[in-house]
Amino acid sequence: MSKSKQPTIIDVASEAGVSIATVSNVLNRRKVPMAPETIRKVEEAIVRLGYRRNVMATNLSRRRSYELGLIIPHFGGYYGRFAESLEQKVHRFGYHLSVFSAAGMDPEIEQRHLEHLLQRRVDGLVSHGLAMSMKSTQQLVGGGTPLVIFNGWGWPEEIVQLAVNLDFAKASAQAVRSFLNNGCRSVIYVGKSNGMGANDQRIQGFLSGLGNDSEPVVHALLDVSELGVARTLDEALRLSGECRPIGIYTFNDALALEILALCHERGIRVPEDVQLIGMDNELYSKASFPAITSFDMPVDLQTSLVAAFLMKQIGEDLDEESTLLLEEHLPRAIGHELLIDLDMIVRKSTIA
Amino acid sequence: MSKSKQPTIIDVASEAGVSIATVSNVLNRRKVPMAPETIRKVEEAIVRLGYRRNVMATNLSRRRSYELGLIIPHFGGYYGRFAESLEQKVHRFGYHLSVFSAAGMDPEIEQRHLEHLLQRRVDGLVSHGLAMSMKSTQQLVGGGTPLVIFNGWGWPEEIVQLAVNLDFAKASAQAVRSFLNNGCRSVIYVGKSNGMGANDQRIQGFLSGLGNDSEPVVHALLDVSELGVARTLDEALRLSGECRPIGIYTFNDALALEILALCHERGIRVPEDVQLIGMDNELYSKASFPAITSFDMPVDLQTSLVAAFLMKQIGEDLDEESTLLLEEHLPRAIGHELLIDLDMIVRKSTIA
DNA sequence: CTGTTAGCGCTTTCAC
DNA sequence: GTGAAAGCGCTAACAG
Repeated sequence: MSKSKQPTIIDVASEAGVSIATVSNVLNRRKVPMAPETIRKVEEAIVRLGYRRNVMATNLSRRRSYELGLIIPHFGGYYGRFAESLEQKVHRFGYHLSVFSAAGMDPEIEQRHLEHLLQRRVDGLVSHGLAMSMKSTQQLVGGGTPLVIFNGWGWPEEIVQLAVNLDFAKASAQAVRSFLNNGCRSVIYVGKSNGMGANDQRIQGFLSGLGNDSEPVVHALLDVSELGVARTLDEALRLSGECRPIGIYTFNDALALEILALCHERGIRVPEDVQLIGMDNELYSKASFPAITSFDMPVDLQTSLVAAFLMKQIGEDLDEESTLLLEEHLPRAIGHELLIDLDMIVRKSTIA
Repeated sequence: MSKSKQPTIIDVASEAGVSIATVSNVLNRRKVPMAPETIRKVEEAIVRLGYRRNVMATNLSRRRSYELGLIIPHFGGYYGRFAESLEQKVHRFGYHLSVFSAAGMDPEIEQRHLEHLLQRRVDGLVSHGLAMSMKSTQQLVGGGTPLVIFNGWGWPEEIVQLAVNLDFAKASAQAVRSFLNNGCRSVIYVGKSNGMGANDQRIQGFLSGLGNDSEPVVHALLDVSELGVARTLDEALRLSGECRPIGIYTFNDALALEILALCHERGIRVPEDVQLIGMDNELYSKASFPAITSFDMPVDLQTSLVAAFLMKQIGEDLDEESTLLLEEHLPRAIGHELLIDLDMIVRKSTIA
């Protein structure tokens, strides 16, 4: 590679007839006073040579990277939106965000990415509730790189500085109650056992929504990762017997949509026979037929909180907006876990 | 930050009682022969200290980063799948892939990411057909960083080493012919003017599919970015008059789905009154009702080609599989543009 | 087999 | 205002 041809600060210096220190000065526009003439000369030399600063050298010298890392299970749907939103947020603070996908919840890949980011000496890390063992704690704790997670429960404070979580439990309880109010005589949760903490939260909420007084209604927890979607629906139907309508609450909209497709195939009417509630409020849940009731994810609030908190940890000055945001939410945290409410978007899959 | 506490190779050396060169040697497992005892001592020191190599220093010294950069318009759907697939592919060659989203086709953000990646001295770059001006060419050409794009047309070879494109034109022609075969008396293309080259390709194919002999069939090109989806459908209906069924071919599945939803709302029957063909073969096009006919994107083939080509450019040894792949496809390239076929997946939105 | 040393490209005192 | 020089953490000859 003609890589070696990349001009350096030395080339610029000699081209401009100044010292490299001076070049560095104009590059970093420090408070150092400089002759406008000098500045001009340097700037001209820079364009003439097509000089481009070498970030590795810069960071090495500064002992700071102005880089943040994000690890998500995949790029689609909610996670993709999260990444995009966070990228913009941290950009306002002058940071870059490198995004890596952990290929579904693969702990190994997760770890590989984390390690790499750490080796790159990013200034901060954010990740979904990790699938890997908490033992990897050591690595993180070792280098004081701040780590904040989103939608992860039960992580010790020594590892994770903050967890910005969505209140799936509350939402799930609301979903169940909504089914009951709509006259459902059977309610089923269709979860994904590989959904980690997010699945547990839903289950917990689902159960609490049924009430302590063990309502006289058919109910069950199914696991689609185990049964597959077709057999899951079979099972839901079987368990419900004659009890109609059946309320099916799914781990996410993608799942709800698949079940909806199956219902169409088998002539099961939605919402007359089966009512459906999903999670994520994906574009297609609005555009499906019938449209699917779902919960909207406040991605923007979540990323704002993550960004603000991380910036503060890193020692960046916060603008007023971020400061207020933190002041409003942080006190409500349980330990270091923040809980954010979800809004239910009622659509045709639950109302006649 | 306790950042400064991060142990360095020097700490490891003294902890192990050897020189830093030795540490570096065991770290990089070079062909250099070493006493097993020495290796053990060093490795122990490494874990004891929780040493983590500083990639910036390493890269600076090696003048090589083993990093690749990918820029996509957003993380969702096809692009997200592309990113995930490419990440895995290059990983096999020992490379990391940093993914950045250009926030929809924003040329400014695109440029910012590109510049950043270049400053980070990545070994190679891949991007969707860029939205930014070709003038930015200078920057890229300057540092001999190889750039390959996917789904970008008309980029000069001086800028782009290779373009791995999907044959949207051919697919579009096929879509049209399929409509005609199914008895459509009106065929409409609903495109997105901000779809760049990909949209142009579709238009071109759409027109050629109609045949040179200007078939006696109603046809039109509509632009949803301009009209919005509701008015686009109105327009399609108006233009078609009594000619049924109408074949509507959309830029992508997301758009097809929205139109489908509108049809349901207005009692327009699919496929009796309107037939629909999308593009991307998203999960939801299979699970929608009726399921939407679409074109499947051979993401895996595309990323394999991109990865193989890039590795070759960088001077990495290719495994046999990659070599064969390149030998099979490269000769078919038109200039430096490769064209890959799409498969039409026929579903209920086009057949009764 | 192991250690010395000269960089990699840039930042940052601290004199001049 | 500007420049000389000492690192930042690591690699890669080259001696020994």
